[in-house]
Amino acid sequence: MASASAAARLSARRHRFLPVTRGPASRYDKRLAEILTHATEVFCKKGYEGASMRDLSRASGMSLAGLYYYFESKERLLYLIQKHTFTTIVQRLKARLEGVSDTEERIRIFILNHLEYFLANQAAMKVLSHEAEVLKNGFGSEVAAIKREYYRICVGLLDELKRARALQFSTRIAVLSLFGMMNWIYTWHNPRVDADAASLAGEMGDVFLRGVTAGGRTRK
Amino acid sequence: MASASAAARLSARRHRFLPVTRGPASRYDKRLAEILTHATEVFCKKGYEGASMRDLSRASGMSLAGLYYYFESKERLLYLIQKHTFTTIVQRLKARLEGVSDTEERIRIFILNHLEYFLANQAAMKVLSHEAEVLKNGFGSEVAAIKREYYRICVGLLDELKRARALQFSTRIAVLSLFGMMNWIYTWHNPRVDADAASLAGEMGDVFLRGVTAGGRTRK
DNA sequence: ACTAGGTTCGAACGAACGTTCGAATTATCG
DNA sequence: CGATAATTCGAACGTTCGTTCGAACCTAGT
Repeated sequence: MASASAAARLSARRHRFLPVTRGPASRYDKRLAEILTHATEVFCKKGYEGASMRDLSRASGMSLAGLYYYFESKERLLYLIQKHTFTTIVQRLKARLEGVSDTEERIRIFILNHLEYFLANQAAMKVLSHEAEVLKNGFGSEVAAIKREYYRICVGLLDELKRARALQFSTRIAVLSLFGMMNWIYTWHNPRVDADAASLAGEMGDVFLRGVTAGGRTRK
Repeated sequence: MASASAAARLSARRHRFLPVTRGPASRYDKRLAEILTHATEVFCKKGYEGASMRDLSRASGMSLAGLYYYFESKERLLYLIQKHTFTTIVQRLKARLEGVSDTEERIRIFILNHLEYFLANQAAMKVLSHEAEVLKNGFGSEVAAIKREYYRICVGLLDELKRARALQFSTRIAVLSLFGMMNWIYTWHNPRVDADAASLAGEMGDVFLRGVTAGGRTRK
């Protein structure tokens, strides 16, 4: 009771659940973004459970208690990171698909968008891929909804291809195989050895599209 | 000092580092295997860091202290699980490849072996895939060595295919894409919805082999 | 300069963590 | 059965965990 009323007295900004109105990013917004960036790096390196609030405090140069001014729990911090990352990648994809009508080109755009964002934000995407199941019911379902939307876009693209070329394959398995190829990247990509996103997207696009498009079986 | 001499007095069996001589599995071996199975399930469900020794104690029906009779640390327990799982899958692969000379068939065997073992031991393989980086230098390097051997076998198979058919593609990216397709399975496979290992291996084999084999680019 | 509110921090909370130890229990075998 | 070794356990160790609280600091507006 006492703590509830005390919480009610808190600034309306603390732990707000909705983004503020558009405009110049406030001090609060900038600091929160910084913290999210540092936290992403730490989660990437040590995993969500393995990273302690004290690790995050050290990485972001803010006191342990100070962090709680920006988010109310470690779990919500992970939620903020995942939500932001996923929302951004979906937004970019939609913008890039706009106006492109060729089916195969649209699939190549999907792959390129995914890999480009993946490699440019490796830490965030690893946290997204690797810590996909740790969010509990409340937070988890919201991220899962964005994930489902992203997945459905890819299903739509492949169904389009199937119809246009009268192909036969399991869309579900094709989509999930494609995601596997792309998401696995976080386990092996080395910027000093491996090519850039465009090359990788080209190669993976070749393998995947030929594999899904080509005529009969290769089996004897 | 005192503790060191005390440790020296312990049974030679405790925390032994080498497998015992062949023969009927002793009580010790059977109990250890049980614990490993239960621990695998818990690691799979909660992650390595997220699973506490008390969770493992509850799952295996043995007291917290009792567990330490079978392994000296939580990290070594993970090592035992990973080592055993990886060793088994490599052994089975070698046995299945023996005597098969057709290049494409050998690749299909690789895929089938991987997926069959993956689906039959989902928990263990998830722990293998998902907790690949948490083992520290001592334990990690030994598991990494088996992993490298497994990886090299796959590289060998693909190089064989490239030479036999005079193909041009990056072996590294092809192999890692294939591993991505296969390993990602632990994030989506649902035994009530999805086909069995043989069907999945067939479909993935088709996509991958056609993708890697087929002639020119599909790009315009 | 004064005030009000936004921001940060040191110190501490209880809970849970991995691990240890010596005693108690159970199996093995002469 | 008695003795020796293998196995199990309750209780506790010291540490670290996520989180909270009230006071202090800083900044903007008057």
